[in-house]
Amino acid sequence: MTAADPAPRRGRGRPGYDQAAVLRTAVELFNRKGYDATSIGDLAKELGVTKPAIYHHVTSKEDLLRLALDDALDELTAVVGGAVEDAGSAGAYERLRGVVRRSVEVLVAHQPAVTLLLRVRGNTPVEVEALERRRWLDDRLAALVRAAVAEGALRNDIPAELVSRLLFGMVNSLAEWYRAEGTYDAAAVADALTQLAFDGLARR
Amino acid sequence: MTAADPAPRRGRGRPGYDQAAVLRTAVELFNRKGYDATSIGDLAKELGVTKPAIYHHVTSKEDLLRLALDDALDELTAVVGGAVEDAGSAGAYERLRGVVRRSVEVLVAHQPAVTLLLRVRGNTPVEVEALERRRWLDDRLAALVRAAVAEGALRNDIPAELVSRLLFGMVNSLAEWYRAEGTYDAAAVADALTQLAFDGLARR
DNA sequence: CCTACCGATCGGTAGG
DNA sequence: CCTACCGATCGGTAGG
Repeated sequence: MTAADPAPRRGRGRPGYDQAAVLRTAVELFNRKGYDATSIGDLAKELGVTKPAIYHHVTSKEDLLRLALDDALDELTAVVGGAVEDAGSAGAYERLRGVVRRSVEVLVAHQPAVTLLLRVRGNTPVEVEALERRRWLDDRLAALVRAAVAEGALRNDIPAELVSRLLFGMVNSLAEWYRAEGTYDAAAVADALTQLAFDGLARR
Repeated sequence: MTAADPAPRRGRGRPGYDQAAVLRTAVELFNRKGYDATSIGDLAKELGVTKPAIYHHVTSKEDLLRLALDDALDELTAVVGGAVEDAGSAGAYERLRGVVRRSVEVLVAHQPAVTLLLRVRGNTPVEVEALERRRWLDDRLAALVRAAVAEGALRNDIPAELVSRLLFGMVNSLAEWYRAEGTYDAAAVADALTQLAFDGLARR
């Protein structure tokens, strides 16, 4: 895997990357080697610049992490928050199906950032804040599952919290193998996962 | 979280840990902070000994990782290999259900080691070898899903490889939240997950 | 954006 | 001589 090409040269000066390009390459490296195992020197080499040049675009290594985590969290918050706000417009079951489908689409469209988010350990304040936002999302999803059970649309022989964890565990597992350049597009994966989760694996 | 107590003192000398106790504490730290972010000094502090004392029990930090990964891989290989060898004794569908259930049980019983395994990035030869063994397991599981589809027991409207990834993605997601001291025991989680996966989430 | 560095900490090992 | 360590420091490398 090589770095993205630099932005077009604007007449003179060095090749030149913008912050978005540095961030993209950084997230790719963080996911491939792990955040801690990726040095700023690794990132500089991948981009073909020197180590100090990185600090022209970002103030710290953790800044790169924060930018990526905020990207993933903002997208996921929009999906989950939207389903909560529409509480009156549809049943909980339909809203849950919608959240699952749109979560898959977000995960596919922002796979590198979401993958990074799912690996956060809470070692720094930036990571702790990301974990708190994730926790908020998990709580809203669990509430939506409970509502769908309460309206009689979901099986009630398994605790709703367990259902929620397993369901979104399956969604999140996409981060470990889904690649945009692969066999399946977002819609195909979203369809398959939704059908599998709600209707089950066994032939009927 | 504090370290396990040392082994009982045998009359004289220092507190004394054996390799298994050091390994247990190391894996717990690796999972809490990440492998790279955990120093031998952190491990020593957690155990209440000095850093050089760690090297009385293991030859290197990577040795600790290898011991833990081998533990998880040996257990999972036994489960998956067993289902392959019993190919004549039961249908693929029943063998698949058995593998799912026993995988959950292994994951619950060896949660720290399996969690570590699922986070391996391939940064070192030890990690690459672990990824190769994981790949072998994934291939066997995918073959078992294909066999179950072929015998007509599983739905055939979703590609078998996708079914396999989503199914074991759900199993593996347990590593992220299941804790032995929590609400659910292994059998309850194995039951819930197996029913959810095969029969689906929707009420019928 | 580069060359030239810093304070600190890393995994691992010395003699006792 | 053993097991189980300690205090100090090694050569290198991290982020900045």
